[in-house]
Amino acid sequence: MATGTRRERERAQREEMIVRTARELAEAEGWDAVTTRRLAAEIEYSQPVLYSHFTGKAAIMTAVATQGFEELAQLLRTARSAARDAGGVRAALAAVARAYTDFAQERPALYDAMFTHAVELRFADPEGPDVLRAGFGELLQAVEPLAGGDDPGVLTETFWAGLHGLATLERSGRLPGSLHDRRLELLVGRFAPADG
Amino acid sequence: MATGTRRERERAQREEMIVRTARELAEAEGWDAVTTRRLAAEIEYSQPVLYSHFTGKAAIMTAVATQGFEELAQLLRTARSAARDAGGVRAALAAVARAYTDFAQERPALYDAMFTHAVELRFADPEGPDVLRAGFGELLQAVEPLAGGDDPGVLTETFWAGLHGLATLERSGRLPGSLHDRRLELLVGRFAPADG
DNA sequence: ACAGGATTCCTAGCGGTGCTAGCATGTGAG
DNA sequence: CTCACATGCTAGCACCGCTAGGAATCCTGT
Repeated sequence: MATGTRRERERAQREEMIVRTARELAEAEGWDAVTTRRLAAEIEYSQPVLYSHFTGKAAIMTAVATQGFEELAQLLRTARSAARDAGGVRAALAAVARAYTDFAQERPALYDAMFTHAVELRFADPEGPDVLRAGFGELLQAVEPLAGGDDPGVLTETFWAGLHGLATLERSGRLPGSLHDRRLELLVGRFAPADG
Repeated sequence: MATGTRRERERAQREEMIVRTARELAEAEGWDAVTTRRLAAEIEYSQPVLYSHFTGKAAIMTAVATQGFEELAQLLRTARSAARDAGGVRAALAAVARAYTDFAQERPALYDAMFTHAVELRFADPEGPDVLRAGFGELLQAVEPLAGGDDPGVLTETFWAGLHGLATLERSGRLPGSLHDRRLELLVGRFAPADG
C-alpha cells in the first residue's frame, strides 16, 4: 500500500513532465515540432507511455491549454484589480484588454492550444470545467459596468471576439503588429466611451 | 504551335480542376480530408501531377483561398451598395458585417484557407495582390463615414478583428451560435452609434 | 515517313506522422 | 519462492507530403 502511493506519485510526476515538456517544446518550436516521438524522447520514455497517460496527442494539447486558461485568468484578475484601484472602469477594461493581447503575443503556442486547436474542451457548457469560465468571468466583470442597457454577457462575448480577432490576425501577419496599441485603444474606446 | 495552345489550355483546365476539387473536398469534409493522394485520385491523375502545377499542398490551399478573397469581396460590395441605397451609413455597416459573418459560417473551409491556413499570402504588403485588399477596401468604405476623428484604416482593422473573432469563436464552438445576431448587432452598434 | 529528343506522367519509394499489438521485464502478494 | 499482474519496450500499421527515375507519348527536323 505504501509503495502503491509512491508509484501513483511517480506516475503523476511523469504525467506532469509530459505536459510541461509538450508546452516547452511548443513554445520553443511551435506545435508542429511536438510529435509523439520527439516528446517521448524528451521525457526519456517510449512512445506508448504517452498513451497510458493520455488518449492521444490532442489530449496532451488539451492539458497544456488548460494550464493556459488558468494562467490567463490569473493575469486578467491581476490586471483588473490593479487598474480598478488606480483608475476607473475604463482603465480596468483597458488593463484586461492589454493583458489579454499581451498573453496572446507572448505565449503564442499556449494561445493556439487554447483557441485554435483542442476543440474537445466544451466552452458554452455550464457544466464545463470552471477554468474555462474564470477568464471569461474576469472579462465580464470589466465589461459589466459599461453595459448600459445591453446584456453584459453577450456584450462581453463581443468584446472578447474583438480581442481574439486582434490577437489572431496580428499573430498570423494579417495585420501589422506595429499598430497594435492604436487598435487596442480604439477597441477599448468603442466599449468604454468616455471617463477615466 | 496550334497544338501547343491546345496543350496549354488543357493544362490550365486541369489546374482549375485541381483547385475546384480541393475546394469541394474541403467544403464537404474539411481540409484534413484533402490529402494529395485523395486529390490525385479525384482528378484521376497520379500524385506527382499535382506538383507540376503547384509547389505543394500549401500552394493549392492558397489558390483556393484566393478564390475565397474574390468571392468575399464581391459579397461585401453587393451588400454595401444595396444597403447604402436603402439605408444610411449604419445600415451599410450592418450589411457588410452580416455578409462577412454569413460568408464565414456558410463556407467555413474557404474561410479557414483564407484566415487560419495559407500564411504565404502577404497581407500588409502594399505590393501584395489586389484581391487581398479588395475585401478590406469594402470594409473601409463602410467604416470610413463613421470614423470621426479616428484613423479610418486602423479603425477598419479593429472592426474587422471583431468580425473575425466572432466568426472563428462561433465556428469552433467557443461561443454558441444562437446568439450570433445579438453579438453582431452589439458590435455594429459600438462602431455606428446612432442614426439609421 | 521516320528517327531522335523533349515532354508528360506513372510506379515506387523516402522519411515522417499518430497510434497500437504483442512480448519481455520487473514488481508485489500469497 | 512462485506466480500473476502491471509496466514499458520493440516493432509495426496505415497514413501523410513529397520526389527520384524510368516508361510512354508527343512534337520536331530531316
